[in-house]
Formats: sequence, C-alpha cells, structure tokens
Amino acid sequence: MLELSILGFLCEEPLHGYEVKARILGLNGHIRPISDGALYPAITRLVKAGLVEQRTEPGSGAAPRRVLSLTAAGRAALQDRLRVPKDVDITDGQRFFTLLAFLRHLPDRAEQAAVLRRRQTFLNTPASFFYRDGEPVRAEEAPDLFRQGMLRVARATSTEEKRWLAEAIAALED
Amino acid sequence: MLELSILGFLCEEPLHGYEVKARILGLNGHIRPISDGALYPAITRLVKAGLVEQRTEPGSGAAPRRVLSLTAAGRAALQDRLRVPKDVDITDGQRFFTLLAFLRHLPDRAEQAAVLRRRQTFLNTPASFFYRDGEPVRAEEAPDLFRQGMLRVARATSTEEKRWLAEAIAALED
DNA sequence: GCTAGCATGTAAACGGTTACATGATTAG
DNA sequence: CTAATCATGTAACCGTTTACATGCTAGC
Repeated sequence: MLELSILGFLCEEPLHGYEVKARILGLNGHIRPISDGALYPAITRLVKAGLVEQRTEPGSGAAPRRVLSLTAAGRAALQDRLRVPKDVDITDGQRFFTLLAFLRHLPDRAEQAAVLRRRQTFLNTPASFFYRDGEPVRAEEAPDLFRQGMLRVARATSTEEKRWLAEAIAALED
Repeated sequence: MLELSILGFLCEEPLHGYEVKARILGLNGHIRPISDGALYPAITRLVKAGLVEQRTEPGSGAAPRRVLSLTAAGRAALQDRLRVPKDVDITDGQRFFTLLAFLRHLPDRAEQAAVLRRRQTFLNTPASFFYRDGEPVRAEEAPDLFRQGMLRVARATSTEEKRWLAEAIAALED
C-alpha cells in the first residue's frame, strides 16, 4: 500500500523522499501520517527492485536529497498493481481509496471501469457489514446508541459510494 | 484492537475462541475476517495477563473448546481502554468504530459522551482529509474522476458521522 | 467417500510503528 | 537561542497475515 502510494506519486513527477511523505500526508490528512521508518526502507526496496531510480541533489537548506523517479519497469509495476488489485484492496475501504487516488494512471478506461465494477460487486454482496445471526441488522434494532451510530454512518458511506460508482462507471463507458 | 474486540465480546457472555471469531466476522462483515494466527495468540496473551479465564469443555462435535470469560481485571482493563483511548483510536475511523461497538460497556454516560466529544473535535479540526498546498480540495476541483469520488464519499461519511455525534452527545446529556 | 463446518494451534514472513541518531537552515 | 522545518536513515519491536498442521462430526 505504501509502495503503491510512492509509485503513484512518482508517476506524476520526480520527488525526493521527504516530498513523498508530504504528499501522502496531504492525501490522508493527518490521519496516520506515514513514519520515516516505513518510508525510507520502502523506497530502498523499490530502488533495489529496479522500479525507482535515484540521483542525489544538494538539499534546499538541509541534508542532500535523494531525488527519485520512476523507471519504465516502475511504471509497468504501478499499472499492474492498479489493474490486478488483490482482493484485500477491493474489500478494504482504506486500501481501495488509496487505489482510487492513482487509478488515473491506468491508461485504459475499460480497465479503470473494471476495477470500479469489482468494488461495486463487493459492496452489493450481502453480509458485507454488521450481521447478527445471519441476518442484517437494521439501525433501529441495533442493541444500543453506539452501534446504531456505526450502522448509520456505514450506511451513509455505502449509499454515497454506490451512487458514485454507478455514475463513474457510466461516465467511463460513455 | 483485536484484544479490545475479544474483551468486549467476553464482557457480554463467556465464549470460546471460535465463537469470538464468528462475532468479529458479524461485526465487520467479511471485510477482513480475522485470522486464526492472530486470534489464538491474542487470547493466550490475555489469559497470561490475567484478563481472561478459561476452562475446557468438550466441543460440540469437534475439538474440545476453551471457554473464555472475563476476570474482574479484564473488565477493568476493557473499561480503561474505552475510557482512555489512544489518539490513534480516535483518529482512525476503523479503530473508532471498533471502540464504538463496545462503548456501552463504559458504565458512566458522561464518560461515554467524553469519548464521542474527542472524536467530534478530531473531525472538526481542519486538514483531517485531502489537502493540497495547505488548502482543502473541493470535489469539483479534484484532479480527476477518481479523486472526486474519494472526496464525495469522504464528505458524505464525515457529514453523517458529525450529525450522529451531535445527536448522540445531546442524548447522553439529557 | 468427500466436503463443509467445528475447533484449535504454530512458524515464517511482512509491513508497520516507535524510538533513536544526525545535522543543516530559517524564523521568531 | 531555540523551535520548527528540511532531510535522511537504522534497530528493536509488534500485531497480523499466510501457510501449515491436526482431528472430529454431520450431511450429501
């Protein structure tokens, strides 16, 4: 997931590590700022795998920067990860949003639509949230105030997401 | 987080591991079903910490069950985790929802309201989501279809959650 | 005879956080 | 002079996933 974000941002333009961190922060808000201990090892992995190239530049008032850019292999890897997401990436909202953030880098609109349709299918399978004795729980019959809240918020999210998915898929298939 | 769920479910009634797993599945839907490799070690940790007691019963048509129940220390630990959630628990939606699921086990309504208020404060701090150059990005000006979708869904979620929080806090302070 | 569900567990690998470490520049 | 921001990195630890392992019962 972190690797996907790094590849995604580098696909737009070359950046140094610190900038990547700032971009990720801007995308997520300050929910879960990414830590250095995750970021720099991830970059090193991508460089070793030949997906990212680096050249060192004098830093603007600080340590020298490692300016990173995507290689051809890196671009291909990014597109693969977007095209063939793992099931987890489709079922976990958090991950799916990260995927969405970079889905524009998939060149083919049909392939973009296919990813959205996978998510749509998941959201439409029953039992994707909050079941009790095999039956979906309605907000009114939730055992307490707090679970009622969970249900309300979950329902609002899912409703809006389904609406958007339908519109977006239609638009991609214009 | 897993430990919180285990403590939370055991607070309602004694259960064996397999049942706990089923409850967690019912709460999350089949998004991220919890794995055995996470569940059983977590139970063992809680037993070692004296928060959970176990007695073995013959299984209904299967291996013998370890029936788990909360100790007094376990109940206290659950309430502590609910009362004094870490910042992560408040800022991460996923974690906050898990917390909500068991918040009814906090005996004091004022303390329940305090937890909700912490979440409310977080949701109202600017920059909690999707910023660019220090400015919040509006859905219309998002760079592409997909990020527009992210924003729409995020906004719908946050709107509904804020509305519910306001109502719930008011209700708790009746 | 086989599959599905019940029920428990372990070991390796992975991805991430936390804490530690360094050092330079700029603004108050 | 001190805090914030820029900029990079390592090491220990932690919780989780994935894969492996076992074995019983009920229904097809």
